[in-house]
Amino acid sequence: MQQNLSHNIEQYILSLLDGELENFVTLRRKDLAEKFECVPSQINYVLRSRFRPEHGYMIDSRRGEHGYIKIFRITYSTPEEKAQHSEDIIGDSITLKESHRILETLADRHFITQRERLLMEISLRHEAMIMEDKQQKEREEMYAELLKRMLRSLMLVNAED
Amino acid sequence: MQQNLSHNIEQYILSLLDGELENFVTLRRKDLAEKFECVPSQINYVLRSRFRPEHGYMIDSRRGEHGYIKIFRITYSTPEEKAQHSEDIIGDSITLKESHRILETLADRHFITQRERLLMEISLRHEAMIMEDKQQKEREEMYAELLKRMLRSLMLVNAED
DNA sequence: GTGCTATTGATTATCGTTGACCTGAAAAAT
DNA sequence: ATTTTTCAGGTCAACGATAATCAATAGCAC
Repeated sequence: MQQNLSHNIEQYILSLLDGELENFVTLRRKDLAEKFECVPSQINYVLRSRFRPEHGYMIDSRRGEHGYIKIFRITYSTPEEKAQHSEDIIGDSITLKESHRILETLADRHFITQRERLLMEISLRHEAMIMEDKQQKEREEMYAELLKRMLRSLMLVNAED
Repeated sequence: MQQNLSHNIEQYILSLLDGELENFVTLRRKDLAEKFECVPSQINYVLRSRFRPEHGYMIDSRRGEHGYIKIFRITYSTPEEKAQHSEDIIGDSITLKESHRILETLADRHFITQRERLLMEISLRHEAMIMEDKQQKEREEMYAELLKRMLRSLMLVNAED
């Protein structure tokens, strides 16, 4: 099933991650570009479009001689319903109070830690602060978007196929 | 795992520190340079790039006869000190790139988990998105504020929660 | 055709390494 | 006691090897 180049590179990186005992893989941009016979910046495109924090991955890299790119898979495999459930509850718009209740529930059920709950509460409050001049409707849409991004990244199952 | 020279020197210094009962190690630049068959200024590069306060280390040195380089591992006697150290490093303004580096270091030192790092990256990026019409200076002040708030709360909260 | 996604290459930024030159402290010479 | 010498470590700029960014273009689904 030959798709496009970016997709193939994505699949290759995922297969490397699956083959590792660790939850990260280290590679060299130049080598990967050679393997797929493409320009090196193609690799950056794949990382940017498919391995961002919002997707549950973190990237570290170094330039220069012995440079590297290290890709961490953070997300654990969690039953998809859990993630979907959160998405449904949050919807397109949410108040700070509702966010608070959702996070409290998730922490109580140990889907997230208290520290993770704290981080999400703080970032929501901070966002509230910098958007205080905006309309309430717009703010609540932003809260929903931020909360979903964070919860998705922690709970979403990685799509393997 | 043979990496580059700087990495090897870093690992060697870390192993010396681990072998010490004290939180510091004393060495001579010239000897270390001879051991690794490199120019002495290479040692300065390693110290500058890997043993600064933002990495959790401090340096004291003396020139002339009986010269030495003393490397301290920074320790914290209270959670408040730890939080303060993060705030000092972040300052009043910070770029997304610098934030990324700080979070990378904190994760490497196991002060935060990868999941916590992921959440902080996402909220910083989300804030960047919301504020993309603002001046860079204002944005970077907001990043610093958000990051300090999040790290302060984590440093003061028990890791088991 | 519109709008999103993918590909490419030119340009820019960063890392590690080296060496020439600078600075400071203690010993030696006076 | 002062000056000179010697022996450390410090700073900085240049270079080669990577990786990152960005804008232009192409491809593709609707």
